[in-house]
Amino acid sequence: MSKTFKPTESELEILSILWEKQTATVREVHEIVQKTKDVGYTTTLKLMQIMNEKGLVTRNVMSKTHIYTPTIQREIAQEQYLNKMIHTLFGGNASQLVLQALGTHPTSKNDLDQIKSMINSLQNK
Amino acid sequence: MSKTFKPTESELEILSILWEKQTATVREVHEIVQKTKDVGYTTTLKLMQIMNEKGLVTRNVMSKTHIYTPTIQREIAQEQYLNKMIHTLFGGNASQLVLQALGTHPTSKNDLDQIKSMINSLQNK
DNA sequence: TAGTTTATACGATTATATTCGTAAGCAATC
DNA sequence: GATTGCTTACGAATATAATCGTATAAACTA
Repeated sequence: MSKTFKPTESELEILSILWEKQTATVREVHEIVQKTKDVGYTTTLKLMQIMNEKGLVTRNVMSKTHIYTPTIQREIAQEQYLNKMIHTLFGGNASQLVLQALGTHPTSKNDLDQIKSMINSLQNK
Repeated sequence: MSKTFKPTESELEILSILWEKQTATVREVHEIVQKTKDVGYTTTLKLMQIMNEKGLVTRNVMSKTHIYTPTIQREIAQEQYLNKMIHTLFGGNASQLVLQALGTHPTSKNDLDQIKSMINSLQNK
């Protein structure tokens, strides 16, 4: 029974950086955060310490500079937010979301083919 | 220049109810909210009053019982959250989100056809 | 019309999240 | 070995969100 994973806005932002980089120091995370938000280094540090307490990340404390790793799979978060979004924003209609996503986000020919073949296999069962 | 629309969790929940019903009283909203959250009536009332101050909703005050209407188009919210989600959760890859949505949410044959034809028209340009 | 129900208004409390200042340690450098 | 820079720890202040209690008025009801 995993209790529902519910990071705050700032925490999610940090998680997304960690998912991207796999692993990172506070400094590395902060450097990226700073590009979009104007906050001090210790703010990012504190957030990551709290995330550690909450179990959202783990950290390797061997060296003076700690190295953080996300504990939650990105896929879990994806599914959870996707469900929620389909429910509250698209009235439960997933295809509406799909159409909107395809319509507003340029997608490569290959990716489109892949989606098409997924649809085909869904239809053949 | 519409300043970015950023409702809180609870506000978004209420908005989703209003989008569904088009228009509703506090009582009606509260009845639905109550199914998933255990909060008092005045809490819902207060939230909706705040939403009114923020301009997230308008209300008709003609009768004693006020009637609320959302001011933001659901579509605007959809796009905004979709963008954000693709960015932070799917690393900018929209097709990944599409695959996931199709994979975990049952979609009617008709809807699938519609998506396929959208893909085709995207590929033919 | 007196009492009951159902509304809104709104202040106050509580909970949660964010932000930062300051202290303290360690390591490189001068 | 003093100074400088970078690190973590952590308390405290601030901001924001959520919740509720109480007052007040309108409308319904016996």
